[in-house]
Amino acid sequence: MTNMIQTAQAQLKEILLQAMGQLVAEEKIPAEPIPAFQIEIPADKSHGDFAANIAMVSARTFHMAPRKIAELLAAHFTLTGSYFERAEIAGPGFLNFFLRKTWFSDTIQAVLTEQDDYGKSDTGAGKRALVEFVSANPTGPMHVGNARGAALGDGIASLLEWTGWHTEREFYVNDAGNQIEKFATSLEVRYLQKCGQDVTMPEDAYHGADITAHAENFYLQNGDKFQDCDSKTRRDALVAFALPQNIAGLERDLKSYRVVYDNWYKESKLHNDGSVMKIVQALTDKGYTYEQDGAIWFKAEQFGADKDFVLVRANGIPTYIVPDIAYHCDKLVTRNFDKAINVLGADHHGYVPRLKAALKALDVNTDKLDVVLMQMVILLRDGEPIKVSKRSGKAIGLVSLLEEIPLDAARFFFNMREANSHFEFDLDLAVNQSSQNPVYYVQYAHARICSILRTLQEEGLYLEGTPVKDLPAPETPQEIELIRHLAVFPSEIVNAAKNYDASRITKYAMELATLFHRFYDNCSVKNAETPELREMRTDLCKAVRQGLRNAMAILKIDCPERMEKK
RNA sequence: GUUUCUGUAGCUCAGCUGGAUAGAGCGACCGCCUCCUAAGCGGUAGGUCGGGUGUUCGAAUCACCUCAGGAACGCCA
Repeated sequence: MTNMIQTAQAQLKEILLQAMGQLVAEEKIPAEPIPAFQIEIPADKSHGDFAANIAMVSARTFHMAPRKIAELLAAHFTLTGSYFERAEIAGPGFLNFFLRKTWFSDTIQAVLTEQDDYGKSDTGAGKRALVEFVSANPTGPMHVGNARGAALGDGIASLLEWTGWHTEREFYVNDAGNQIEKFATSLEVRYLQKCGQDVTMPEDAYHGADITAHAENFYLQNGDKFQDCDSKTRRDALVAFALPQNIAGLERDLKSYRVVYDNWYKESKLHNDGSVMKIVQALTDKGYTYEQDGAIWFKAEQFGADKDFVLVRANGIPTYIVPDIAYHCDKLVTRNFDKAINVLGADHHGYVPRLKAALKALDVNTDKLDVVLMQMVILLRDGEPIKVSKRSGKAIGLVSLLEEIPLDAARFFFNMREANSHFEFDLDLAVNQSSQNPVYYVQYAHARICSILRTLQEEGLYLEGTPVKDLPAPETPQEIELIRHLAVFPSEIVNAAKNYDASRITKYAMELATLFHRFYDNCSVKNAETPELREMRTDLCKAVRQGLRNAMAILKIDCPERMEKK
């Protein structure tokens, strides 16, 4: 749980506030509340390790030039006993602070001490989160959008775990409603065709080869036994045959993608136990519904939605959103999660306010529901977009995608951009130039470190478990930069979790790899000038290896110890 | 029309909870393996941060307007 950045920042804040207090006591500045200020890490290294903008934000309050305040402060604080050796006043009034070398040594040791836990924090301790993602229709195979959703949702769940949340992953199975009827129709048509009947597939039914395969297997098992029975019996039998296989298929495919769910929550449960109709009843009891054209409408506009919508159709069947409302009541009230996160395609953006409106009407705290909208994936082949459609049956699915590109690359790629951005996935690039894929770059850094450590061991220059001695402090710019970045890791995770954005982790890993490769090129471990220096660098290598591993562990991406030379 | 996402180097994108001189990869060009993995590193070239107004010590970042592109707006899910 060590965060060396926070430790340093806390020290600085204390130092600055104390100096401010002293200035007030000496009546050099008016006794006004000190405005909130920031201690940040400057982009330019010549501006120190940390920069405080306290003088600038205080200028107005104290009616004094920022640089004047900075000078007063600089004359009044003491850095003795802190991680800082000196400070400078710069630019419009920044106070720039420079770290002592001990901070860098301590950072390496912090990583080595915490190992697989380095980067974890407890900001979510004691709280429970539910991450629902993918929730693909069980009527057919998953598409590429589901592949992105799976990588993003799984990453978000990991981030929450790393920040202390008790986290569950959930897949909401749409095993009821209209699309199941359509599924039944499609199966029925293919089955009857198999029996030799001349029936045509409706335009809006499922035309995929998977439907035909199900019908054929069903026929192999049952022959034309169901040809002459009533339609309902036939359809029920077909669905009972095919649906469980599909659901098992989803589970299997996602597992092969390293996504394992805690719960597979079935929509049918909500219909069967009456939850769905209870929602309609509850909204009606509160006077939030009305009847029009034979349908029951919900007064959604009253609760901030763009327009009212239908809850129960004129034919008596509820629309899809009613079980969704029931489902979210179950998440937030019955199961009482502190946070429910949904990863949804951006095509659902209009649906979110409606769902929230209904939840509000039912007095459910919608602040506990966060929706991560994911923009569509555009697959490119030969520079041309491939149409992604659930119904065409021609789309590239999650499974075929993984046949084309390595698993690690897929998980990494889909987490390279934040959910909110449109994502162009160039298949040719991912397949043909896979050696340029950023995931290899990161993995290569890890393999290189492993190789260094192997070599040291073979030559007897490094022994596991060597006691920590007084090692020389890091000196070279490459060492310093590398450690600085290592130190940022815990904060990076906290930020990523707060923003539900695992792309920060892939970016972090790429940067760490870059800094390591630079270090590698400039600072030899094996041929270090002294044994002590060699040992310090060995520790640094181990710390970086740990950082890479932990970052990749969040995304469930492998870190091979060896990579083939190319 | 309404809602929403996006617009930064030739291409793909970082940077966006306001900070100091706007970055990376790819592509182009020039270099670096007698040395721990060259799937690596260094360098050169490349920019009115779509445009405008405002907020303030300070704006790629925030607000409003505007232009361009994607998406959603069903008694489908």
